[in-house]
Amino acid sequence: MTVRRRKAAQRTTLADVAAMAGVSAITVSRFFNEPHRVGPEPTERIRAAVEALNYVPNLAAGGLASAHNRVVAMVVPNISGPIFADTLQALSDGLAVGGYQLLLASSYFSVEAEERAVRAFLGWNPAALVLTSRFHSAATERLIADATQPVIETWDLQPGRKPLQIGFSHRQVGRDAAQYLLDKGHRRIQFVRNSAAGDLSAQEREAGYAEVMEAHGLEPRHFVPTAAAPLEAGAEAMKALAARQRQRPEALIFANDNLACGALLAGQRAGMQLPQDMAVFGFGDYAFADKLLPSLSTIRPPARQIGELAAAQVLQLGRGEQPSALTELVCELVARESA
Amino acid sequence: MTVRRRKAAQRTTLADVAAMAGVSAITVSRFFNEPHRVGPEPTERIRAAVEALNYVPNLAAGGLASAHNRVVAMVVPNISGPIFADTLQALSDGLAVGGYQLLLASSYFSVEAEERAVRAFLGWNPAALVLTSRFHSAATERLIADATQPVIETWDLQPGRKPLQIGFSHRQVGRDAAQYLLDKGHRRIQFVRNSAAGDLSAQEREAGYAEVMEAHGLEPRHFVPTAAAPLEAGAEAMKALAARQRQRPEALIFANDNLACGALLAGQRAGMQLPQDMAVFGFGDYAFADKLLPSLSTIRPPARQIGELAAAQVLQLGRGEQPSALTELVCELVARESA
DNA sequence: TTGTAAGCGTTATCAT
DNA sequence: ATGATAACGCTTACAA
Repeated sequence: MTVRRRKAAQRTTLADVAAMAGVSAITVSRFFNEPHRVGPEPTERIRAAVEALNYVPNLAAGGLASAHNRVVAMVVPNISGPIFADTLQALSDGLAVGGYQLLLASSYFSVEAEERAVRAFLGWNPAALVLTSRFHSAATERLIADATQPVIETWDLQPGRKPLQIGFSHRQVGRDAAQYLLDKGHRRIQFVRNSAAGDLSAQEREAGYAEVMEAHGLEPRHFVPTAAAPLEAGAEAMKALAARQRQRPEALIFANDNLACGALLAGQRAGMQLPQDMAVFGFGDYAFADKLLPSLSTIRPPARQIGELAAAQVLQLGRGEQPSALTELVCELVARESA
Repeated sequence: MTVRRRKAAQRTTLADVAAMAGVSAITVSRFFNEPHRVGPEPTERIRAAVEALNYVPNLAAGGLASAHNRVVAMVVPNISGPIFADTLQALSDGLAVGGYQLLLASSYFSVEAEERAVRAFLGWNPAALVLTSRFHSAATERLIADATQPVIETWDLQPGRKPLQIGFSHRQVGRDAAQYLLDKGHRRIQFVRNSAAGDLSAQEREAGYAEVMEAHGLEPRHFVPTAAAPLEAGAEAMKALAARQRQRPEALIFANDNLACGALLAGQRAGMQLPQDMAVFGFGDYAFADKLLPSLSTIRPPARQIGELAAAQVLQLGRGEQPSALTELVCELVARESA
């Protein structure tokens, strides 16, 4: 009888270890997954064989057999931005504790890119799928609804849907920023948008700002930078708005701290007196925010906390527990020198 | 005959699609992997079935069967730092083109953490394993040597070893920085270390600096900050060294731009005249470097390029081509106002 | 162009 | 405590 083999047996497998240790494959499997169910002598022989063969278990095979993969997939708008990086780092670290790996993709604020990533990720049958924001394509919604894997939406809240929610209200952030500046006596307050068009959470913050402005009988206005790089975009907004003859704003709320920092640095370089010439308010509390001159007033989102809680929920799910459906976190307004 | 099933059939499989389309499973498999080998009518029926069932192929199963997983695993010191984030972003984007996903872990400059990550990653049988730097534990070296997967080392160079290399010489970076400051007429030049102790590449840069200093008959000196956060650490170094009565340095080379930016901002806030009171030189060319006052002189590593080239090499390997073993890239010295 | 059978490396199930 | 066997969902090898 000819045994058909697909390829030269190269990778060392459970069977190789078992043969060397003089036990069956399943015993080696138990050695890894339920060590207490293996007696002391076989344990020692298996340990030696694993060591000698430098055996690495094939996790894809294990996951296929057990329908339980120790991977978590996350889609973020971008990897290199400071905000999501903190969430990612915290998530990755939290997952590492439970032996989970992180599969990552970036959407660049595009729901189509997100959809492609979600589709590919579901193919890996991850222990959980973590998304950023609650804005998805219709097809993504369908994938999520049909998915057998738990889905965690972060950085936003939308109660009553299937995914677990860990986030906060962006609209409230916008309201808080506007109210803070109004309380400081400003009236001509303008919102500077992110040049990344698909940032729908930033639009929510703008909506919150607009809501408060209108409640005070003031007209909400926004500026849209053309520069793609956030520091440049912030500088562009600062220069354009400070130079305005009519309707010159007294205070600016930026879609995020990168923009606000760009504005601050551009203002400083142009010799502006800040915040007298222009009050500047951000969102994110990036690392530089409290170091700049003037230091940046901003709202700090619970970026790390989101990652930590998401990791904790994945571990809970792994233990068969059911995490709470809605985790509402709060942002902190940090009043500094710039506004 | 009783068919034993392990779990309630939940996930829709290739077989479900095949049944609905009235073809065999292998034909559906070909529909995805070799569409040209499937006739037009079956193709249409399969397309409809996939759509109706919202079918998502199980990539773990496919990878197990074909021994070819479309995942690339990368270990970086940290995800949230600006440098590696650029490499990661570029790698992730480049891989997405070829339909590859990115598995990620961070080592925090610890070779033990790196080893754990490498071990777990090899279990996923990735198309390639991408590492940062050439410093590994002995066990990691052994895992790499035995691995059937291609390994790509980035951000450094060490010819003659098994892994493909995409990087540059950190020692040369240190030499260039020192030579630049010497050419500017400085003599008391000091190196400020990263507070992350395991950053061996930074130590290489320091060695290059020391080499040039000694060649000029000058004594290399270093400062070790205690603060963990890089901006704070840089500020700490600036304050401590500027206040020194004896041996006060004229110029500082920082292990990276975060430290240098922290120093610049602290100096500015303290009312120092920069670069007259202290010349500052960095490494990394982070986004803020050219925006600060004074703008930061630094050396720009090819961070994005490394990610792009790594992705390109993975795609090459996927096509059965053999990428060049050594890709030496160059850093660019960016002379600005701070030194 | 399409199908059958076997195999990828592991774990669940049942038996001893 | 240990093992035999089937199953996980897919693709390779070969056949028609």
